[in-house]
Amino acid sequence: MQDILIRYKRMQGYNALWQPGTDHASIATEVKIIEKLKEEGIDKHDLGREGFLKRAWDWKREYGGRIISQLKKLGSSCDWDRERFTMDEGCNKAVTEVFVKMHEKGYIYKGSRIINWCPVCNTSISDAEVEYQEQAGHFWHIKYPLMNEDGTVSDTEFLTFATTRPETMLGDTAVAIHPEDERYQHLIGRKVMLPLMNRVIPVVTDTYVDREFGTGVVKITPAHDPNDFEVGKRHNLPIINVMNDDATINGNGGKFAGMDRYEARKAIVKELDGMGLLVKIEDHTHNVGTHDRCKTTIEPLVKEQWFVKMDELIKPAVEAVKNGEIKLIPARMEKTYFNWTDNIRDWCISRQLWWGHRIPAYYCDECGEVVVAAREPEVCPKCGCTHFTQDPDTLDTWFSSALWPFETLGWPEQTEDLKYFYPTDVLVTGYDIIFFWVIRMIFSGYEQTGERPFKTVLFHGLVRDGQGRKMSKSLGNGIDPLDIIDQYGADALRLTLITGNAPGNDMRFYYERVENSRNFANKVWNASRFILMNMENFMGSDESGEAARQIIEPAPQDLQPVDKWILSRLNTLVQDVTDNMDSFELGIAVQKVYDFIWDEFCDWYIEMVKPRLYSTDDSVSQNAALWTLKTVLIDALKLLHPYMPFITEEIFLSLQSGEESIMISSWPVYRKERSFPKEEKDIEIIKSAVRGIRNIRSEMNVAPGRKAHVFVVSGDEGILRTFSEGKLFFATLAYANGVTIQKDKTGIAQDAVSVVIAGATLYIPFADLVDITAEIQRLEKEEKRLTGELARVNGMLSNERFLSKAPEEKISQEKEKLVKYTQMMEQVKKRLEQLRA
RNA sequence: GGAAUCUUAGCUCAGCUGGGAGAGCAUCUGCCUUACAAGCAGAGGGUCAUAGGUUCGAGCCCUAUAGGUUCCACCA
Repeated sequence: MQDILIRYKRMQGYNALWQPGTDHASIATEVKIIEKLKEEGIDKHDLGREGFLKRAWDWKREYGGRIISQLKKLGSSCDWDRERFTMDEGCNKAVTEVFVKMHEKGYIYKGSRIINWCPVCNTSISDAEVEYQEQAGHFWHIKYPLMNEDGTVSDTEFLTFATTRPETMLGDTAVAIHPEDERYQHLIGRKVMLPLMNRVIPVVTDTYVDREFGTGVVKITPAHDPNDFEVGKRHNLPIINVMNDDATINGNGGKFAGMDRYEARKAIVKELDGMGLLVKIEDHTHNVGTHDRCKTTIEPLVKEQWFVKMDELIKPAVEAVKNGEIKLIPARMEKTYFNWTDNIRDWCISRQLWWGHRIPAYYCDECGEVVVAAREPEVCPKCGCTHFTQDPDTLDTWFSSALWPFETLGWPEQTEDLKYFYPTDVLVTGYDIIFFWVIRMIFSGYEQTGERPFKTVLFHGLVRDGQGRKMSKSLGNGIDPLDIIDQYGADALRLTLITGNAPGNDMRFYYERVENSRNFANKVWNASRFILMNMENFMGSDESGEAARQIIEPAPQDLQPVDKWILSRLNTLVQDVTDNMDSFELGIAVQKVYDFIWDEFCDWYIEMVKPRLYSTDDSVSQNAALWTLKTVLIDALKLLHPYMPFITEEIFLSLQSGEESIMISSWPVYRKERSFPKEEKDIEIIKSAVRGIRNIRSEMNVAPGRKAHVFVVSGDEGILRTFSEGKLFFATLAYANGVTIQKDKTGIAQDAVSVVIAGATLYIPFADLVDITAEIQRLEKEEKRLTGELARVNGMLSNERFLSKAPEEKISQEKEKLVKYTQMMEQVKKRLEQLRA
């Protein structure tokens, strides 16, 4: 057990370190590093790739070091494991191995695709990093002249279309229409002349064209638009790239070469206008893709990239969720999941960055042959030359992250950790990375290990600020958990984050809620202090420090009804909380524990037990009370431990010495012999009596210091017995200086205040305070309430369809209520008659 | 354009497979009662977005509408 605990703690450490350790090839990180270098006046190219990585690692290690020192403060034994977490060693080995293997199997290929290019950052960026902004722009309506049969350019026939990016016309290789568009049937098979470039390009038909939009004609630029690229592929159109990486026009742009994209736009429009080919200019607002970091307008470009072929790879991942081998919680996340897998596209994994795992592909310097291998090859298999250049690109950060479930356990080595922890039970993560990370871990797990990486994925929401905004660095509304921990404690933070929130829903962060959690921690602490103090008092100690008496499990008959009541309530709680946790209803589970500890245990049971501990000498009774206090507290702590690990461990260790840690103690289980339904019911009666008396005293403004005699009147033997058994604490809780329990009203002053509860009436003689009119009003209010309740219950019970269709249990419940309310109604009426007389 | 989700007390949110509306904070009243004033006791406050439907019974299931949030795709 100890061994597992140590390994578990180490895993926790890995988990926490994984972020700084393998945060590779993320643009955000690289940009951050570049900014840091800039502060020192260094450009990354000055350092070279190696120098750059060295500097980056120094910063990473510093950051990782800070996390480790915090983890150690919190009691973790983890350490920064260079072997496993650096790009150049363990992790890189696994990533390289996977890449080579998948390339051999044909899952990884190199191909051209339109990618989002940021001309300022000089790299491709992923779709996720493109931010669409609504911008005011223009629609330039342009016409291209058609070609005549004889190969001359028509001066009467034109095709008109609209574009928002006229400069891309330099790369046009076709004009497209919808195949069923009646307006253009006669143009099918003809050609048009591309002005400025004097290139003859075909008119193609493609259902991609929306007949309703604009003129129903689209110019096709495969090199600079993702949709056009697809159209181009279908029609085998040439791809003409007219732009350099810095978004200036290249040699394919004729005389516009060298111009910036926006300069070229102006020049082209002007020239077309001069040729009479510009029809009109319209204002047009449209969504423009921008780079979320630098806000530069994205330029879609065709580039050679590495891809992962997804159609086969995704199959086991889809199947696993469909057949329940992997469960997503909440279940609605499955819709999001399948929505993505059903529309899967090949995964572009190359990034033009330095901060990342370099792609293990080598190009022969002589013949250009590509060799994918774990190490640089010595001889080119094609031409025999010995000089190679490694692909300069790095892998998408999620390529290595996808291997996390097994790579962190030492895979591909068959380590002990791997055998023990893989597949793991539950992955807890935010729904925002379901595509990026969760799905990729699943298919990578199946592909590399043949097994699911985990059985259940529990999604939590995002923590937002008090105004519901996402926490972000630019807004400065983020919250440092370590600050909160300093202020309120880690337990309070944990409890806050897990309560008042359903799985997969976002939550707003309020300091008030953390305060409340902190207050609860205090409550637990103080209650435990009370119990420990009384245990020590009871046990006493002689000169040698040995306890004079032990607290032992009482004989069944020595347990008082209140003891049975709280034990029974705890028993129910254990069952409920376990059920809730089994179905991942963590918020509900901990709410029940919270309510039990604060309300039932502290506010009721401890108060009920105090008179026994303080004002009697009955050691049998005291032992029973202390044993119950201790037993209930220990189990309650165990139920609370997952949510508040530190305080529960601390208290657990001072409460008992039999077990070395609450973390490895046994989870409480429901025990039939601890179920006492009769006592539960009885104590509820006393509680309602106490509540009634407190209520009335408060309404009448009776000072707490002013005690009064309380008469309990009931014709029910059982109820009379219940009150006499609980007389001692009932008196204390009801501010009574004496309690008389009797069958009828004998000897009770006519002008006493009365409280009606189910099965009994309580009388408090407050001669000088009683206002008969007010008393009548109060009872009339109660009468009205009971009338309403009775009407509802009677309505249900006289409905034949209810009686025939509702479950038995529900019907008997309602019948019980009918009896109870009828009884109370009789008492209220009787009392009203007396007062009115 | 497609999809998900939300609308419950003044605020932030729970409410698990349909069976008499809850918590925290805030408000009001009274208490320094020997574990706890970061506390105790009590009170007020909700036609559960709107309109239909299914059901003996709807905050919960179905349909439509309005408004909010998020994700995906992005139309020349």
